[in-house]
Amino acid sequence: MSTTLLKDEPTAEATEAAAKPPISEVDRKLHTAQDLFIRRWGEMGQTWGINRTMAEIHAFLYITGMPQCTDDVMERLNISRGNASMSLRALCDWGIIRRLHKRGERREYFESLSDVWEMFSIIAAERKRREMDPVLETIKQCQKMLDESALGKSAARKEAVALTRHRLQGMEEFMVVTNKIFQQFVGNARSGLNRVARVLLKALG
Amino acid sequence: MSTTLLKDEPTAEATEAAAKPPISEVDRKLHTAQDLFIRRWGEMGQTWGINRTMAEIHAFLYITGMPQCTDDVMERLNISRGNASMSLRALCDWGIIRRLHKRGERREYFESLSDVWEMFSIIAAERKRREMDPVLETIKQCQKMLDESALGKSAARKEAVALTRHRLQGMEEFMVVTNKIFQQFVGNARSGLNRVARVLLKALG
DNA sequence: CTATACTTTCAGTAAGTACTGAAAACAGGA
DNA sequence: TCCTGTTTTCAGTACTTACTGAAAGTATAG
Repeated sequence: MSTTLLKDEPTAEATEAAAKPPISEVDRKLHTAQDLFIRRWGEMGQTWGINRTMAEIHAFLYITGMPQCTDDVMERLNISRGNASMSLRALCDWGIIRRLHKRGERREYFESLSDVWEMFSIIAAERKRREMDPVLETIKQCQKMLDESALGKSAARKEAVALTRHRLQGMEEFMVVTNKIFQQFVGNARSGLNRVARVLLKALG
Repeated sequence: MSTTLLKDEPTAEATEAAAKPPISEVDRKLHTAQDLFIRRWGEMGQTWGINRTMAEIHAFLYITGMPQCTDDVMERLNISRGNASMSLRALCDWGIIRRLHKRGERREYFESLSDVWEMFSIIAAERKRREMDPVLETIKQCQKMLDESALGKSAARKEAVALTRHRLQGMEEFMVVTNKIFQQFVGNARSGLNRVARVLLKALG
């Protein structure tokens, strides 16, 4: 295992199901605190459409701040090799963790980005691209369909078309502005509070 | 059916699986455009942890801009009464659609909020409460655990604890600022671009 | 009170998603 | 070349979530 937390006293302090609970007072506390965070993070991820295990792996890498190998992950989170491998790859694809070779070691290590703002930017950019952009495109497509041929004969039909057009417009406006905000996050991401955050904090007290 | 789109010519223009495709040129286009939007919205919802059907129902109510009853929803989206009933209730609970009685009618109608910014505010506020707040609380709890007893004997242990503490702090800072931004959205929600959006647009060009 | 029109609930099931474990593939060393 | 330690893939399965349809519930009208 890569971690510097080595087991000293294999005391029979069997804490529940968690894999190999450690050792000294300090280590135990550290371990417990980390697990607390990891689990919460996993739960949150889930409700945002990110699978629990992936979120937990990321939380583990983030919170320890140390490179960990596949076996570390498997052991700490009690998951299979296959699952670990695929989830780690997915996280790499997202760009919020990265692979890491250690001199003279065969196995690969992984570490999380350290800057939360940067991670957020990456995620926001990707989700915008994958989810907002297609919606915006669809809205434009809808608008085109209703712009050209526009109007029926009866008042009721005109009304119905007008309503839908109006709703499309409202949504479009919202998304365009939202996208601009996202863009700013993305463009100014690095190191600590970025421009958007600073602007907001100043303007809003 | 409540909608003003009555079937005139039941022409054999059977367009795929979609429930009873309508009628005149205009109606057909309107219907198609709406369906396009509805489906995209459903897909997006799904990746944000909102179930597809709920998102589609909401999209339907939003995009038509007209009050619709349970049967309208069932028919348009091809879903069962039970599903429609439960999803409509859930949307009401979120507060982004509302029940509506029509004079002299027994059945209930539903309509979507019309202001996208308001809807967004409601959703953001709720998700903050349900997902961010618990994480923040957990972070504080972790910090407390590591603050008190702090440090082990060996340098390696000190290092490990320090790392985790640092990471917790980074995440906390991020969430506090994010929460402030959310707060602003919530506090200034009504009618079109709110203060946050205006501030951002001005400040960022 | 009964009939009618509509809504809600929920057990059972279908559909979808995540996970395992073993086999295959890969890469460096001998 | 083969051996060894490691990662990746994927068929099968376990688990989770969403949906249906029918029965029970509610409310209004007669």
